[in-house]
Amino acid sequence: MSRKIQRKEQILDAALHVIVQNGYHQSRMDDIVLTSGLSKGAIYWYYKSKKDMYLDLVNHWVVRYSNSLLKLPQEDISSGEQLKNLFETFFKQFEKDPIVFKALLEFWSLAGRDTDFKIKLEKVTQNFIHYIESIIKKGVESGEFKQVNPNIAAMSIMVVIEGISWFTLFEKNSVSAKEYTDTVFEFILSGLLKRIES
Amino acid sequence: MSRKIQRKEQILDAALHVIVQNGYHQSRMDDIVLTSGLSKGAIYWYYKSKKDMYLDLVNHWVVRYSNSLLKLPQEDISSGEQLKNLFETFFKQFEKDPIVFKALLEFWSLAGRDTDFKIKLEKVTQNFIHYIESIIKKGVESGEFKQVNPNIAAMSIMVVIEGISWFTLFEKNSVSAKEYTDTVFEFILSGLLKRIES
DNA sequence: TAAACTATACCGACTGGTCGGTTTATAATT
DNA sequence: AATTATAAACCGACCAGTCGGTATAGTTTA
Repeated sequence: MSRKIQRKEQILDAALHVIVQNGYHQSRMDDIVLTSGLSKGAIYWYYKSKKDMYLDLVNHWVVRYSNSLLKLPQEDISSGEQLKNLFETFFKQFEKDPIVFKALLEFWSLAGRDTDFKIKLEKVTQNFIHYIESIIKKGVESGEFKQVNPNIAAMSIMVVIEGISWFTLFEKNSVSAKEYTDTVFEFILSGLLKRIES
Repeated sequence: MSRKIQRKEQILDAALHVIVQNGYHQSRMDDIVLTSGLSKGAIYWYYKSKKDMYLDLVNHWVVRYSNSLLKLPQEDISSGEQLKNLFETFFKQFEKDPIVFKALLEFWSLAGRDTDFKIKLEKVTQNFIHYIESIIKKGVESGEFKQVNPNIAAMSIMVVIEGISWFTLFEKNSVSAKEYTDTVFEFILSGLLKRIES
């Protein structure tokens, strides 16, 4: 890993923690300086502005998610199983790094008001939906799933998965993200699978 | 309506529009001044701080929602129908005032970092979940629904309904909030209803 | 020796909240 | 009915502090 990439990683790691703690506008560049252990000069050496830095933070995680999704098995298993894997991948990510979901919530909120963030997130969304869509299409073609509209179903599933983000806020004694993920997955599966006639 | 209530309404109406456009921290009290047509002094006469004002904005909408939910018919119709009504109520609210959902997204994002907003929203959430829970419990008792855990199911449904918020961001040509609402409702219903044996 | 930094000082645009003062509605007094 | 008194409602210039970004001068690293 080149020094440049390593440094950027160092900065973005700090940025992730800072934005989760303070939100985008409330996060000061001086916080990044403190958290990253670098100097202000160094940060402005790599990024021309605060916004530039945070936009790259979105990129950074998109690449990671894309990679982990591409690693999932696509053949040999049923579409239902593939969907299950998808849900589990995100739940595991949540368990390992809930902080990323918290940041996502902030970015979505930002996207409503800032075109640059909106465009960045739209790109992510599109890729993600296409991925889910391909699973559903296969399921429909193979006769495993009902004749649903793949695009609408994919979008709905995406929104439901994004819903995991809420669980960064709820208290411990409440419903867990695991229970949520399992429950909504079962709902979705029962809605997609053809009813087995007895 | 007393002058006091009327004035507060005037201020909160401005606050809603301003927070949706700029977000909490980026909204300036001077924006509220401009939008409401009142003076800064007047606003600080009714609210002791910016935060105090926005916390009351949450309250304001909670009361409205609670009232519209209480108006829904509770007897004579099946639990499935009641659930359908719930989804439709929120979808209609979205159509009429998508702005409120946009604000909600901002408040959730805030709640992750600000205890006061978190507490306010937790209260809303709890009330809402209890409401859904009561519908599900009835459905389970009457034998209409499967033996699901009402609390977990209710929480899941709530998160799915909150998901409507995302559609304040997506472009027109994409999937609509209506398609989303219908789709996820069908998923949920098929997951809740006992399978009819033929 | 050029690139990649650190440390420090600084600029200027911006904003929450304050405060002295004015207007308005209502009540009390004559 | 006219005058006076009082408190609530309201105005907006202003202050104190904040923060993104710049500048500069010196130091380390490859």
